[in-house]
Amino acid sequence: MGRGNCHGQENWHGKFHGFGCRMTAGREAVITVLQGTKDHLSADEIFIKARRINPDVGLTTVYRTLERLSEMGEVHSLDSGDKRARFELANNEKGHHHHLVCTKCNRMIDYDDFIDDEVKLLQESEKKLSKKYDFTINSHLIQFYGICDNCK
Amino acid sequence: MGRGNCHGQENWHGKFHGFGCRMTAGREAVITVLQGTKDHLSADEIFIKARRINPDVGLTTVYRTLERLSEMGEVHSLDSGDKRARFELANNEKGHHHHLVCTKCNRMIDYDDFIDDEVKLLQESEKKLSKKYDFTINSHLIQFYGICDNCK
DNA sequence: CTCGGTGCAAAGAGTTTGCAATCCG
DNA sequence: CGGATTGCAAACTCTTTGCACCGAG
Repeated sequence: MGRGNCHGQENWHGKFHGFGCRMTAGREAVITVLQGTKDHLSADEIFIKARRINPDVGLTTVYRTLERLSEMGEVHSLDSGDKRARFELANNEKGHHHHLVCTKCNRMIDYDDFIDDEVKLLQESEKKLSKKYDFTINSHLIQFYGICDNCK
Repeated sequence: MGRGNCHGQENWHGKFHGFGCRMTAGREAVITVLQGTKDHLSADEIFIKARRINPDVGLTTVYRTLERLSEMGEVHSLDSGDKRARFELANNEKGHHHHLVCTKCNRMIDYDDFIDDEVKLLQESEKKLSKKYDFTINSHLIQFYGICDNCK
């Protein structure tokens, strides 16, 4: 009995409803795509894949869905260095992780080694910074930039 | 005009030369702007300010200069969440710092509190990650996302 | 039935590129 | 002098918007 399968645990219908939004076929397709990949897809790539699930989905809907999900904190938008945004589910089966970003080919590599220490330290910083700057922190990002093995 | 006197220490002429590039009036204006601000400026904002120093500078030159400087590792390009890139000198008088990014107004706040511990930890991660992923790390980024005091 | 959601086409905005003229070294 | 650099305008690409129709609840 695998855990974390989409339709079981994740009540997307309810999540959307909580934000005064409705669940639709287009949104479901986008979410299914995000759940089914371990890559960091662009809006366009999500669109292509979503269309294979539901040919009626339009690119506009993909953009609008991703924006909603970002506002809801369910999706993170990432900057890989090429000029288009890339997206990943905030709570995916990959678990919490950070990124290595190649400045040559813009590839993003996930890593979750050693991040326990990183996260622990960040939580302390978070607490202090929140207070000092009167800033409500919702999430964090750690990325290392350099040249990946392929590009050397 | 005394060229090359970009604040004594920094030998930009030499830096460019090391990359097979030349020092020009346009590039000097861009660098002077970057050195003279503590904000995270967009290409367009840099262009406006650079034009006040040298009215002959074009937006294209600003973009091309920023790209060269990025390649040279002298400038970092930042993603503030609005769709344009923002830039800061890699080695500026602000010293090493990280960012708080407001997801509502896209303001970026620098902080350098507590970062000694952060940097120390990152250097360890860096070493291990470099080896494990055969990835040459040149720089890192830490950002906290949330809501700033103005936006609450 | 009521709004929120959708697709399409067109607009918008930031960034890049082609090219002839210009400037650095 | 020779190749790097520049400004301008046009081209490009990603993203957003206006609008009439559709559909979830």
